[in-house]
Amino acid sequence: MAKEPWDDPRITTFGMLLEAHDALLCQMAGLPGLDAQLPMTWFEVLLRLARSGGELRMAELAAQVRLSTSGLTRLIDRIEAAGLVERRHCTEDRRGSFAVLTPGGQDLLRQALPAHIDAIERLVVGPLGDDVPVLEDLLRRLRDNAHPASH
Amino acid sequence: MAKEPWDDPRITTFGMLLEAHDALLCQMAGLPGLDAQLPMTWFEVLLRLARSGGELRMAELAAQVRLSTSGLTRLIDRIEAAGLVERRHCTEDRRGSFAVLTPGGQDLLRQALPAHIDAIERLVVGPLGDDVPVLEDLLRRLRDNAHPASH
DNA sequence: CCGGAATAGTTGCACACGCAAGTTGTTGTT
DNA sequence: AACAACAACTTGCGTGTGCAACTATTCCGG
Repeated sequence: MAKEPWDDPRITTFGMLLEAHDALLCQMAGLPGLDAQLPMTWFEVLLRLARSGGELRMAELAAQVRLSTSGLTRLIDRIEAAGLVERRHCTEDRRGSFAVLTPGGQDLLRQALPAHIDAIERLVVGPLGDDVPVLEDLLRRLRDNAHPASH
Repeated sequence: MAKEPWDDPRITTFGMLLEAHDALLCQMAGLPGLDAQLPMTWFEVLLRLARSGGELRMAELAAQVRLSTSGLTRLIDRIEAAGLVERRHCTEDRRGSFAVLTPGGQDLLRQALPAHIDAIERLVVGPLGDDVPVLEDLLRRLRDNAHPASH
């Protein structure tokens, strides 16, 4: 059986990243109560805002959740319509806006957090155990190496 | 500064997976010659077919590229229109079809492969070095743990 | 201070995808 | 043999996203 170029093991490594990512995401999103009460994308927006003291500039938030600025505009449209965030005009730079976490948004985030943490516990801490920090280190190296010239 | 529930480090670990995945994919897809000559999704379809001897049932291929069967139907529609694959009716089960790699598809895959392998070399082997097998092992454990109850 | 380049965000448009329903073919039960 | 349950795609429809174009504002060089 001839060794064809598409059998290169490096492609398999990369494929594993795609497969693991997708498998985990499907499990997270497919979880009964989890995605239903708060879509993953909404969750991450609320999370990033909470971690930044409740507000963030649109462009900065877009970068953090890895969306184009137009993608974020519409996402915030939807979340704002649900009352979980608000837009506030930036006074020093009248072009810009902040996305601001509302009390309702913060409540919902608090309420949704345990389910997400449980899911992570089951999906990554479970199978990896003490190796979790190793994975985190490897992934961080990948990200830091790739990110510089992105967007 | 109060320790809020959203500062849980496990969420950061999971976030690192999302960030690394996205950063790598953007780099791959954004690469000048790479995505232009052959979109990532097309590339993976052609790759999976080549690795399976040139043909695969639609449902099986859908699972391998992590798409719904309807998603794969349309993807194959497009790739078939470009002449890189063909559909062949399955004779033992006349409901089913095979996606079959055409000579042109195989040629294009062969031609696109070096650029992809170079990209992986630069984006994962570069920053990780000898730790690549460690990453692959960890990701495989994640995938195998998550996959069972999926789709 | 004025005019052109750059920046923050939004909108028009196209597109790829998932879900649910539909079509055709197979399998199992009696 | 007939009919029901099931399976392999495919199609209708809605939705989330990126790219390019647009508007409003700020920055910078002369």
